Amino acid sequence: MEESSLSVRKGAWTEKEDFLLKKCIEKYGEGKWRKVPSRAGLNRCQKSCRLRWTNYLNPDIKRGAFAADEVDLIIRLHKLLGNRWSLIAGRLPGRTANDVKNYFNTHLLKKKVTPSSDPNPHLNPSTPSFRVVKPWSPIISKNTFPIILDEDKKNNTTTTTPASNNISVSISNDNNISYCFPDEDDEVMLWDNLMMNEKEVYYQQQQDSMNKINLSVLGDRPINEEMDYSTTCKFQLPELVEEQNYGNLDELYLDGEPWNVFN
DNA sequence: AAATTATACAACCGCCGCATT
DNA sequence: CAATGCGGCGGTTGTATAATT
Repeated sequence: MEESSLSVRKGAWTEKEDFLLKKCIEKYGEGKWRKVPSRAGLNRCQKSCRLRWTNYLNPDIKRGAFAADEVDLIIRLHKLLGNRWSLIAGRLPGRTANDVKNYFNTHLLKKKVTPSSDPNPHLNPSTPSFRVVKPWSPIISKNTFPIILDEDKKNNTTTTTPASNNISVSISNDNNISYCFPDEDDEVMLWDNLMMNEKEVYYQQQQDSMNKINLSVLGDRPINEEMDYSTTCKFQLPELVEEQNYGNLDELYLDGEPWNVFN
């Protein structure tokens, strides 16, 4: 009835409400949120109950201030992933997406923050360069992950090659290779590994081409122990915005999505 | 000490994708 | 197919508390 929906409580939760919700979930388990308000005897909507549990009452949630390494990880992951809070929180045990988002917005957003370690130990300073951070690169040249390719299948257009890291690789007619991950966790793992092991990922301007840039991976091998970590691979950008001078690149769009660019 | 402003974060809102009917 | 419901997500707001004037 309309009347009951109008009288549903909003705002801060009381201790008694918390107690009722906790008891209900202890008894019936998580899920079936539609039934929770009546089961728990709460005059709250199901969404409010779910949020209260997932963001606050769940005993798995870690309380207290963020540790320095957690903050560092947030900064790094945010550089790679943008505002994908749930993905970032997924790499921080016990922290919720809401916590991470709140922390970032209140502590890190307006301040100029950088990860603690020094990036760029090997970059040739004479080469015009910029950093592009994006969690996804749809097309990679065939030199990118040579070790995981099956030579026999190179001519196929939809070859899927197993890799120790669960990446699916497919080769198109023009010998470009695209890869994808079965789920986002693996995608994050890759960028996480790149980030942790390489400190930073650098995309350097390739002088002889307007729409290709080189990616130099520095440091340890990111994902596949057998691959040559010093491989330089070409990213073919299907769509590059009007900026001609890579050295002053302010914006870069790929598949309609902006990349974060750090000059 | 009171008033004002800033900060932190819990909670809400609207949107989206997916599953089910 | 479309309609509906649910859960998840990110943006934003509301409010209690802390800091400042």
